[in-house]
Order: sequence, then C-alpha cells, then structure tokens
Amino acid sequence: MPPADTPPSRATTSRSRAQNRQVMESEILRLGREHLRTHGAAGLSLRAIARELGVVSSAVYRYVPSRDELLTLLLVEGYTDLGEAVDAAADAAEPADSYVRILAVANAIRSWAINDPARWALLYGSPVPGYAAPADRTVAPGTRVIARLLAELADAHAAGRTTDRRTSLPAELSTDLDAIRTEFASTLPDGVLLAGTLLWSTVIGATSLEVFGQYGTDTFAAPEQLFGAQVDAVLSAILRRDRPTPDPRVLPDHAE
Amino acid sequence: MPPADTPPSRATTSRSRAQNRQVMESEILRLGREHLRTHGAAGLSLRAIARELGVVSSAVYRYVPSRDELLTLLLVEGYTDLGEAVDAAADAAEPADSYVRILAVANAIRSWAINDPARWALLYGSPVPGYAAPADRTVAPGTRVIARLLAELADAHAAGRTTDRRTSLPAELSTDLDAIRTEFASTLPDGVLLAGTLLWSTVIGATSLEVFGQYGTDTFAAPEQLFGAQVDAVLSAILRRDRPTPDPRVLPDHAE
DNA sequence: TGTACATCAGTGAACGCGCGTTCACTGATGTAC
DNA sequence: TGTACATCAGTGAACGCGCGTTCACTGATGTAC
Repeated sequence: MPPADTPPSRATTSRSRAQNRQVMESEILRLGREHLRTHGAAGLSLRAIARELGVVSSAVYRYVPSRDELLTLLLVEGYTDLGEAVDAAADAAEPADSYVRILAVANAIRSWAINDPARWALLYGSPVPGYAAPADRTVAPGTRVIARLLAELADAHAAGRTTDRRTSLPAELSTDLDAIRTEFASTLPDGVLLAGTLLWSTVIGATSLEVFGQYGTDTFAAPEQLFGAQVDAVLSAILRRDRPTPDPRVLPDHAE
Repeated sequence: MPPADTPPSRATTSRSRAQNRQVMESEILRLGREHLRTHGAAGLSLRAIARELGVVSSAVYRYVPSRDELLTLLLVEGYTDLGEAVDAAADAAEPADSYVRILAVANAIRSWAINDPARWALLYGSPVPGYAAPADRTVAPGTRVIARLLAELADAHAAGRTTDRRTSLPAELSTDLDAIRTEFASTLPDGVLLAGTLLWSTVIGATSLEVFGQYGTDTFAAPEQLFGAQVDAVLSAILRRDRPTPDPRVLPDHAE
C-alpha cells in the first residue's frame, strides 16, 4: 500500500530495521557455514547459532523458519558461490582456447572444494539424512556448473575442436543422453556429450577423493598436479589442440 | 592358563556364552548398518541400537566400548564387504581378458554402492565430523579395492595389453606416483599408473553422483549404461583389446 | 511536529525429546578342585 | 558328582549435556494522520 517514493528523510531510520535484518540474516548464514565446517550438516543447530549470535534460541526464528530451511539456504548459497567461482575462472581464461578454459573450470571446482571442504560435502557428499532439498529451489543453482561445462564443450564443438569419432551407443543410453540435451538445451552429439559426463564424473570423483581425505595425509606432495593430469587425460581424448601450446599436458593451477 | 583340550562335554555349555556373544555382536553390527541407512553416520546411536536390541542402553557397552568404536567396526566391515564383492566379480570374469575383468571390477563397485548407499556414504562420502578413523585398522581394508584395480592393470601390462604411450610427466607428479608404487608394490610405468588413478576417480565420481542422488530421480532410465560407457571410455584409452570382441564398447552390468 | 497505533526483535520459560557414558547391583553361567 | 568361587550379561538410576519448536510477553522502532 505505501508508495515507493517514501521520503528520504525517513529512509535513514527506516533502514535501521531493514538493515539490521540484513545483517542478522547474513550473520546467520556465516555462522551456519562455520557450523557446517565444525559439526557437519547433520549437526547444524539453530540453538548453537543463536548462542554464538548472543541471542536467545527462539530469536533466530524471526529470521529463519526452521533448521531445514537454513540448510536449504546454505545449499543454494553454496551452489551459487561455486557457480560464480567457476564462471569467473572460465571468463578469465583465454577465450579462443577451449582446452584451457575447460581446464580452468575443473581447477576452479577443485580449488573451491579445497578451500571449503564442508560446503563441498554439503553439495556433493553424502545426502543429509532426513533432509530433502526442495527441487524447485536447488535444481537450477545445482546444475549451473555442469551447464557451464557443457556450454564450453559446445563452444569447442562449434569451433571444430572436438574429436568426434562417431561411436554408436546403445539405444537406451542414447535416449538418456537426449534427456540431458533437453535439460541443458544442448545439441552436442552423443560422443561429445558422453565425454562431458565422463569429465564431470572424473572431476567430482578426483575432488571428492582428495577433499574427503581418501588420499591419506601425506601420500601426495602435489595433488593439484595429479588432478590436472587426470583432467588432462580425459580432455585430450575429446579435444583437439590446434594451436601449438608448449607442453600443456599438465598445467598449473588455473583457478581464481 | 587352561589348555586348548577342554573336554568336549563342557564345550556345549561353554559355547552358550561365547555363542551368545557372537550373536549379540553381529546383531549390533546389523542394527548399526540399519541405523546408518536411516540416520546416517552422524546419527549412529548406541542407545537406539540398545532399544532395538530390547536391552537397556548400558548393556551394549558389554560388547562395544564406545560409539566411535562401533563406527570403526562398521567402516572396516564395509571396506571388507566391498573388497570381497570386487574380488568375487574379478575372479569370476574371463581370466585372459583384462578389459572385461576391469569392467567387472568397476561394475561390482557400482552395484555394491547402489545396494547399500549408506555404507557407500560411510566409505567414500563426507567424513563424519568429530570422528577420525584409526589408520592402523582402516587403511589396509580401505585400500583393498584400489589395490585390486592396480593388480589387474599390472596383469594387463604384463600381457602387453596396455597402450603405453610414454608421456613425460612433471617431476613432482612422478615423485608422487613413486609413493603409490611403493605403497602398492607396483612396477607400473607412469602412464599406466596415472590412468589407473584416473579410472579410480571416474568410478568413485560416477558412483557417488548416482548414489548420492545428483542425477535427479528420473533423468536416466539406464544409469548402468552411462556408467559402463564412462568406464569404457577411460579403459579404451589405456587398454588394447587384442582378441576381437563383438562391440564391447558398452557392456551390460557384470556385477554379481 | 506530535500523538496513537502497528509492527517487529528479542526474552524467558516450557514441552518433549534425544544422546554417551559411568556405576553399583543382581543373578545366571562357567570353572577349578 | 558336588561345592566354592570367578566371570560375565544385563539392570536401573543417574550425570550432564544437547536439540527443535512454540508461546505469551516486553519494549523498541517505524508509520499514519
């Protein structure tokens, strides 16, 4: 009912409440992230957050309707952050070189995960028992990274960089790939699309193995090189490298 | 102090206690597995197990010294079960065909994970906050599967089946691969060993993506085909298929 | 500019539930002689 | 074969802690006139 042109004189005081709200909400998210790090998603607790916020436990309900809702907010925020990191890395890479761009995407994913293992666990680790993410709010941000990856592959394909050996896949698999094409508005042929999913599996797997501690604490001195070499191995099977890049077999960390 | 030759007449009664112990211990593990499925590792609770066991909560302490210890038991049991499933699948496959054998290993891993997502999460998902697996008891069973994979690759290499294009890797990575060679008593050259780690990442990644629900509920009609095709794509880059197998590009599920 | 009212933030108590772990204990099972 | 003792399984109470969520409330901030 109140029109948008509220007098600016009042805006100062009026912002006080709205501003406080913003501060509180972002503080809750920040503490939520911190809590995730120390106690995991299953241990995320509104009471604990209230405590650290210096406020009585019921007060947080003014800002967040329930624990599960907070989990959803953190999930969406996580996907968005990761998506932004990936986009930034890709955008910063040499536009004409799909190979380098995709490597940059992969490295950005790994870097993000290593900087924030708890959130990586939330996004790509074991599901939280008893919590079901609301599809209508998490699917879009959750598919952003793979969407970007497929977009980069599409660019490469359009530029004639893909080695499109026509493999004939079983009909069932072809149909499933159609579902992906529809979901991501892609026109990539089976072979390239399959390679895209392979790349995706590899990146997720290699990252999770490292971040979740499967490599032991001192097995690898330079895990980013192992990661790079694995991604490179997959990439070199699908992308032709036209321009002569001097020994790009294993590239240093490109993320951020 | 009592000699091993205890009279068999007493053995019957003597077994009563020992037998009961065995029953209780395996019941606790069984309920633990069930609990894992419904509440996740973070929610594993001795009290809940006692309840389902029809016994007072302190009674389980006669069998299991602590919650963390139970977690360790479940972890070791899980690794062992998976290892046995993988070994069985590999042993059952055509001995002369490394390609098929390794595919069987990969499929066995996926099948095991799909049959028991909660345990897969325990083994390869997010680490349990506040719990540190005791290395001296978990490392050996935990490396059993990758060890078998490397052994199969070694067989393939010995049979001259590997396409060993000599790639020169950066020195640091080479050193890290040496650490793997030492740990698994392997003599595989850099290229093949790197391919082995790539295969490992891919299998773990593809399995986790599927089992942890990242594919959505109805995206894929035949996820085992996608999995098979991905593994096949990695494999075909390292293994030569000597004998003419009719279109083995994508093989049906070989596990169990 | 000033007053009356509505909105909102935060309080404190409560409900009803969960957990791991310890401890002194009873009564049954197993063992040594 | 029978008795005395040791071992063990399970009890029940307790300690001290955690959690999500609701509710009636006070007092401050913001709004309409």
